[in-house]
Amino acid sequence: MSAPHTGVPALLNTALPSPVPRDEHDQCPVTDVLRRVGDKWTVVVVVLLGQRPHRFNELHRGIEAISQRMLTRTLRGLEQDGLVHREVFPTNPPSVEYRLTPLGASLLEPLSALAEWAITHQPTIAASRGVNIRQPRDT
Amino acid sequence: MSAPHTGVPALLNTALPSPVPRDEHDQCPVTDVLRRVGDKWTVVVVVLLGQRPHRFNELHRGIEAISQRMLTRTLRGLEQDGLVHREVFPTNPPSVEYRLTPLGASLLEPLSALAEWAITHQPTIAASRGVNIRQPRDT
DNA sequence: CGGGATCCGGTGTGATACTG
DNA sequence: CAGTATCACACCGGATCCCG
Repeated sequence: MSAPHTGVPALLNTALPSPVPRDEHDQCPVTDVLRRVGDKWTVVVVVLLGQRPHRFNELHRGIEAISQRMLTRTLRGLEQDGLVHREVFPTNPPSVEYRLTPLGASLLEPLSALAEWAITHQPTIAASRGVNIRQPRDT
Repeated sequence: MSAPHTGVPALLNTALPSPVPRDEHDQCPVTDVLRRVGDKWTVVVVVLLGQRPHRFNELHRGIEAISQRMLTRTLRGLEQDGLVHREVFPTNPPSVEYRLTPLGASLLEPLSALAEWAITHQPTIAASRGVNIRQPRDT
């Protein structure tokens, strides 16, 4: 059923408070999740933790490009939302293990749907960006 | 159900350059899409356009909370990526119609998967936030 | 080892005013 | 109607230093 705007999931319409929330802040859960997932490192961390539990520096080494600060912040955010579980082991050198909660693991499914879309259409998008350059905005 | 993530992460693992890109900028298509979709208004606009084509002020009225600037920027971004088609009608008062391209419409499907997840688990997340508010120091 | 604190720049977002 | 221009500001993300 690949119709333009026929197969549009009614769910999304349901999610949208028809006359979109006028309030300053939006409480739309969809937007909320999207903005969390839309940050720079959350998805990477979630996927890595989806493979298996990791320790802090293990994640840090696995994602060389991330700073300790951002790794910490990302993990804190995920922990706060109940997507990641943090367990501290009182070993000699302190060690902390992070793992996905069932909730966190369940996020991988819808995430993979979007990932598949992204991977599939990325070339098209990239090409479109090259063509549709409107006004070479100077600065 | 005991969270059987059947064959889910496989795709995401494929998407992830195993030892995550060390380069300053990431060209991971997944992250790229996520960051676009993660902005504040893109999803709302896409969903509205998924219902039917809209004109500029029609969208503006439909999303009272958005500023003209942000609406324009959002539409430009979507247009640039080939997700939205912009058509200008040389009527007496100028009118412009925006509609999803087939590519844009196809995004609604994976998006709805994530939306469903968000809506389903939003209460859990909210509750988790209320509990895990802050753990400055776990005793 | 696993962070926290601080500074700092880029950008996303918003309010307002102006224009074809 | 459909934008553009400008200013301002919060917040994200990075670098660095420091601590238990």
